[in-house]
Amino acid sequence: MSKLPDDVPDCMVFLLAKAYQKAHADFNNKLIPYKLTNLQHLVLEGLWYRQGMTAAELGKFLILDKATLSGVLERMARAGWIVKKPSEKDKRRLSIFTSPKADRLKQALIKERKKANDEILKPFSLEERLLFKRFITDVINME
Amino acid sequence: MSKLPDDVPDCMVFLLAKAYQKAHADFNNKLIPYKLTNLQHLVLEGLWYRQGMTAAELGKFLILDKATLSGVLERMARAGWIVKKPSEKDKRRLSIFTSPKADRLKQALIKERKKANDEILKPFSLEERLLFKRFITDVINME
DNA sequence: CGTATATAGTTCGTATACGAAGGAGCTTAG
DNA sequence: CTAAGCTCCTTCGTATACGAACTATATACG
Repeated sequence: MSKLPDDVPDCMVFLLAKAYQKAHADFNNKLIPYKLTNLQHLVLEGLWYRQGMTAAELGKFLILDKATLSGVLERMARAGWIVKKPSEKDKRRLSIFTSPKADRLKQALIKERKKANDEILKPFSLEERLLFKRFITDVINME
Repeated sequence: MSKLPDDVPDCMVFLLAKAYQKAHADFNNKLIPYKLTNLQHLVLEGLWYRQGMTAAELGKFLILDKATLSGVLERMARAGWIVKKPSEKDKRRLSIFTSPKADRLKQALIKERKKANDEILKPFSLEERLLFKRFITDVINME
């Protein structure tokens, strides 16, 4: 991604957008060999954290609209990363599970995420990292 | 947007995505009365900074793919926010200008952006704001 | 029991995002 | 001058994003 001009725009909406764009693009590049996207990787991590979540639960967990998730899950099921199992008790619900194919790659995929995370935080000291993380979570949790 | 769990995910890619999502959604809401989107507002601010940029220049300035910009500019021209003027010297180029309609709303639109920016930075001290901004620009400019 | 309401997931419409390919127009080397 | 190569913009394909409407199902209440 191209660099910011020296006269850095004084707009947090813009800066947050570009920082996300950069992190997102770099991580997506790391995932190309796996034929996974950033978001699809995130879904797998969510499911490894708690298998069998419904689409609604997963959406709440990952802070994603159900409409967005619907398409993502459809593509991931088609590509064999996840399995959707309709619930017995409530026929509206779909419990989502990772597939064996996904589980075989679990360690490698988690390592890629950690590597991406380390690269983003590389320039900062331990103290700065904590501060940075606090700033960002404050923005997310605001209001 | 829903809040993060107490067990905050230790992944900067995720945190940056959610912070962007939050800021983006809040600013988009402020722009609904104008029938403008976040990105369209950004284009206007870019043009007020330097009128007559070509689509390629604008894309470099705003760090946006030309393919993305092509559609945005088309919609903005159709809605009467901007005017595209083919260059005399080089018929490939399109110089982009804000319309009178956009210029009439300039002060109000800039005020909305500043208000959104202030709200994001509200919880932070002056010192923290400078730190936060430095952290984010470091991420954007990395490598 | 039966209807009003609420929830789960899908689909549609619109707007980003961006890589890749394409068409038109410039530029430059021979 | 002309073919090769480059640039500008558009178009296409795919993947997010999300509000709104829709279907199917479940629950609550009179």
